[in-house]
Order: sequence, then C-alpha cells, then structure tokens
Amino acid sequence: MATIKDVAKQAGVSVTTVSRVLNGTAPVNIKTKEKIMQAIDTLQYSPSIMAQGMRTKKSKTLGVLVPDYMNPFYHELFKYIEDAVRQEGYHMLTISTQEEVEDENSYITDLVNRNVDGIIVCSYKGEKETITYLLQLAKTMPVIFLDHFDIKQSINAVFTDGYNGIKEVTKHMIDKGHKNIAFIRPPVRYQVANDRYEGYKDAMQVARLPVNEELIYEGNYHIESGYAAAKYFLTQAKVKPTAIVSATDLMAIGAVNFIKSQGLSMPEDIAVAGYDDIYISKLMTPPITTYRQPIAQMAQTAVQIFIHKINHPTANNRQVMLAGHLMVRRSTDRDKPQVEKIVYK
Amino acid sequence: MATIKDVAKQAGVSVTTVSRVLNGTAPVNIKTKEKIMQAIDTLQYSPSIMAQGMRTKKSKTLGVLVPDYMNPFYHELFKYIEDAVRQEGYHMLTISTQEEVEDENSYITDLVNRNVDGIIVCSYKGEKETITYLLQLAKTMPVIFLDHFDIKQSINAVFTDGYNGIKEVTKHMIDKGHKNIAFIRPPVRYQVANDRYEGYKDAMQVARLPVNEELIYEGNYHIESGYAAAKYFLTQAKVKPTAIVSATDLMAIGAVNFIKSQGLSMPEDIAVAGYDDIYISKLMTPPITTYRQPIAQMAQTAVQIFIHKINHPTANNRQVMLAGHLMVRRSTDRDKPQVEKIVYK
DNA sequence: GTGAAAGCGCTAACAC
DNA sequence: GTGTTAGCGCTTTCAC
Repeated sequence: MATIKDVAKQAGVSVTTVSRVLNGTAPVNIKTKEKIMQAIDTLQYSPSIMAQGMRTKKSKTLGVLVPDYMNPFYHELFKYIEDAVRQEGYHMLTISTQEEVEDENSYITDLVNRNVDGIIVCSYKGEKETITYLLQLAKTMPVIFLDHFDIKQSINAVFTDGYNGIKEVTKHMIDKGHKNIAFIRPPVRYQVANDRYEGYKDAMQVARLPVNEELIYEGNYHIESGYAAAKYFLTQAKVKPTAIVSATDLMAIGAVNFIKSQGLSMPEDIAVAGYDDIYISKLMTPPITTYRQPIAQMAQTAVQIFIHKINHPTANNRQVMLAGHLMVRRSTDRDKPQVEKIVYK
Repeated sequence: MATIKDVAKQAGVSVTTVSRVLNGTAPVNIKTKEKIMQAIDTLQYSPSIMAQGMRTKKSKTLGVLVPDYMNPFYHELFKYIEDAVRQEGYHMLTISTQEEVEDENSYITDLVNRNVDGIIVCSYKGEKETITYLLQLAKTMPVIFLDHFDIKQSINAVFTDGYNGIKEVTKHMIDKGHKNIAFIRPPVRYQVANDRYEGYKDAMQVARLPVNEELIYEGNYHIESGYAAAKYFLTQAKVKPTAIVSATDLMAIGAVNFIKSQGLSMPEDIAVAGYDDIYISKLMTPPITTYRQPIAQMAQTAVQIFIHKINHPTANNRQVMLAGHLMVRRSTDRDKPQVEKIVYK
C-alpha cells in the first residue's frame, strides 16, 4: 500500500501539499495538483482511514449496533442506513452483540475504539448499564436510539409508535369480533418495546375486555418463542384464544408455523397478527397482518440526525416518532387474498 | 476516552510498561502490574484500535464483503463468521457493495484502509477487475473466496459443490417423472455460480432430456426475478414446464409466489426447487425443496483458513469444497408435510 | 524489570 | 502556494 509519502516523493512535493489536494483544505497550484493526481493514480494511493482517524479523531464512519444478525428487521435497516450514509460520504460499521447480555458495553467500546463518528443503537433489551454508558458517550458524539426508551434524559431517538401500533392491531382484532385475544410480549426484564404491551392492554380495556394473564406469553424475539407461544395458547391455556397478537413479526411467524402444523387455518380457526412488517410476512401463507414500521424512513431520519449533529454538535437532541401503518392481510381477514400482491420492480 | 498515557501517569509508570501488561510482550513485576490494572479499571481504559493498527498494521479484524445486505444467505453467514471470529479474538467488519457494479474494488480498498487482517469475499458476479485486485491483495493478507470461481491461480476458497448440487436437484425432478424442467439461472455475464447451470444441463443430458433454451430464464439473484421467471415460464413459454429448478432459494421463493398467485398448487401442478436452504425456505407454504449449503461449516472453515494463514503466512492456499445435502420438501414431493417440522430450541 | 525515543500515516499550525 | 514541524496513541527497539 502506497502512503502519502510515496505520493509526495513521486510528485516531487511535500506531504502537506498532497494532503491539501486530498482534502481541499487549501488552494494548490493547478499544475502541482495535476502532478499529484497523476502520482495518486499510478501508485493507486488511497489514504489510510486509520491514520486519518488517528489525527482527526474522525473516521467518516457511523457505527450501528444491533442485537442479532439473523433478524430480517435489521437487514433492511442495514441496507437503508448504508444507502443513506453513503450519500453523505460516510461508511457504516455494523456490530452485533449476539445478545450476549454480560457485556453489551464492550461492543460499544469496540465501536468507539474504531473512532466511529456516531452510533445508532438498536436493542432488544436496553439495560441500565448500556443506557448509562451511551448517555455518557452522547456527550462526545451523536448517539441515536432506534427504539423507544422511556428515558428521562434528553436523547436522540427514532421510532414508531409501538403503543398505538399494537393498540391498533389489537383493536383490529376486536373489530373482527375477537374477545379472547392473546398477546406475545417481549421479555419482561427488558424495557424495550414495553409500550407495545401497554398498547395491547389499553386496547383491551377500552373495549371492556378482560386482560387475561393466561393469554400473555413472554417471548424472546425469536421465531421459536412465537412457536412456543402458540403451542402454549392452543394446548395449555384454559381459555383458548381466537386471535393472537404478537409484539414482533418474527414471533408471529413462529406462531403461524405452529398453527399450520396443527392443521388449523387462519383466520378461520385463529387469527394472527404481528408488528414490524418484515418482508417475509407478506410471503407467508397466509400473509400476515402487521403494523408496518417505515424502516427506510427510520433509517434515513436517523442518519439525518447523525449528520446534522456532526455539523452542529450543539444541536438539540431530537425524538422523532414516525407513523406506522396497519397492513391487513389474510391472517386476520378472510376477504384478503391467500397470496399477497407484491409490487415487483 | 482515556489513553495509554493517562494510565501510565495514573499508575506512575511509563507507557511502555503499560503496553507490556496489555500485550504480555515482556514480564512485568506483579506489583506494578496490579497498579496498572487498577488504573486501567478506574479510567475505563481500552486501547484505540486505530492507534494499534497504525503501528502494527494489524487490527484483529476480518473484513467480509457481500453483494447485498438483504439476502438471508449472508445474514446466516454473518452470524456464523462473527461467532467463529470472536472465538479467536477477532472482530468482523462487513461491507456491502450493494451491487454497484462500477466499482467493487473501492469497497475492498475501504476494507484495506481500515487495516483488516484478511478478507472473506462473497460475490454475485466475480468480475475480472475485482479478481485481479484480490489476487494482488492476497500477497499481502489472507483472502478467502466464499464462492466457486474457476480461477487458474492459487486461491483460498470455500464452497459447496454447485455443479453436483444442482445436478442432484435436477435429477430429483427427473426421478419424480418430470421432463420439461425449467431452470432459473444466474446472470450470464457473471461467472459465479455458473457451475450450477452446468449441473442442470448435465443432469438433463444424462437423462437424455433436451435442454430447451426456452426453459432457461436468466435471473438476478433477487426474489423479483424468480417471480418474473415463473411468470415467463407459465404464461409465455411455448412448452410449459412441470418443474422449475432455481439456482438460488431466493429466486425459487419468487417463483413460488407467482405460482401461488395463479392458484396453482405445488407440487401437483408444478414442482419447484431451489439451492441454498436459507431459513425462509422451510417456512414457506409449501416448504421448498432445496440443496442445503452448510453455511455454519462454510463460515467456520473460512475463518479457520484465515486464522491459519495469519499464523503461517507462507501456508499453501486451500480450496475446500463442502458437501451439501438435498432437502426434499413438499414443493416437489406430495408425500412431505405441508408444514415442515422445525427443530425448535 | 523498566524507561526513553523513534516512528506508523496522516493533518494542522506555523512559517516563509 | 508550499514546506517544516509537531503530534494523534500506540508498539517496539535499544539502553540501562
């Protein structure tokens, strides 16, 4: 790998001058500039991001922390964040905690040690230690949460309205005539996505339907737990639900899988709905009713906040709640098609 | 962020000594060591990966280049590579070319500029320029291809036997009595996965079945193209196929989607099979017959080669072809269940 | 067992 | 417009 020194030598100038044409930090004689460009080209020079970061404490990189590489929600996020970030001349650096509870912070530190210029945080849990650490970090660099956290301090956050989202989904079930509506909730000990649980309860209460503890199952965000939830509801619960609302699509898919394995049909025997609208949901049979998170828009908004904060470090933190959208499909509505119309390019 | 200097000052020693306990490069008095550990702890010190990389030209990082963040195949890969790499004390840094044909090399350069210690390359295309660049890079650091490339030079590569894989899938269709078997192939201009096409043709020839050009559709690896392929086969081709073999599961899923939208059933009206065994395939209705790539094993093998090459830079390059496995499911076999039994944790 | 000093590749004063 | 110099945080001779 050629260094800036090599380029300087080749072009017969000082490294400073090379740096100047590289960064446009000061005017350079057009002739010299050409010579330098020439040298850069023949040497196939490209500046070391590490050395640059070393000096400037910047790396033109946005770190993205997710809990899990296998969740489709994050793939879509990656794609859109990367797209947005690239347009701004930045790179994306992803890291997954693989849900290793013990030390979420060390992954964040890893990002920091790579001199990322900011961090987008997605989390299943939102543990106190992590939040504290991130809050401290936020004094140094932009930190944007992509989840709903009930935090007193000022933070940047982008999220959809999980409370009203699930409330709407639940209300949709109620409108369909369901009374025994089960809910697959996120882990109790994590505060993330708790608002979805609240949305479920409130929708029930508004309709004067009892919230039956037996019809609440604690999932863990994975397909398997949705499967287990449905199994529990259909084989163990004393009151059999006629509808299942899941806090996430992935768990809803697990539930759908179990229900199909029992030879039951949706929505006739039991209705199922999720939250997220990951792209698999509409490919399933039946296609799954869900509450669409506008992932592209979320990603773009988060990146905008990041960029703005980079350029205006003293800018106020922003919480942006984006509107989601109920997507009614066959899993709850027999009038919808067995195969979802998909807009193909 | 505390630096090594801060730690040294706090512990009343030189930075050299701190570095020594950090890296265990030389014996340090147990008492001094304790003081230093103490300081590291209170200052929450953690070395800058950039500065380290600067000096050592290493970063304890393995770069992974993929063409597309939305393909489930790569998510599984990410997960397993990350797992394997972490065990060795390394990090994974992913980058996606988002299929921007123009300049695949710049993404690789980006990885290099971050001082990655090696690169795992997945590609849809395998353009000549990219290969040339990577071959050159391979002189400097471990480069491992996770695709089958028909390259004369010595390279590291891990892949499944696409030729025999698709041959087996096609033969499976033939055994089921199909004669007009269509094939969704990868883009002609990309040399990657061409072996799968060869496998299809040879399987047909072995069975003395004609390879009908009209039943070959050129896909682009995306769901949409599988949908388009099926649409073409069923509405435009003069000879209607009774079976479709797809070079990838994702395209097979697109085909399944179109077929279902026509109210046709699989495998009765038409049989469909793919290649990869991404986790969605078995969740589909019907579950899709496919040829399983042992992704976890591929990831582990690639990481092993990487680590070995790091420790023995002069080690020979290795090509590892892993055995895949035909997974017969309902989309080709009416005796299989409508819902695939999935092993839940 | 420990420290001083050089230097990795780069940028940013500061001179000229 | 251009070059000299210092220094980012770290590791690594080379002394002691």
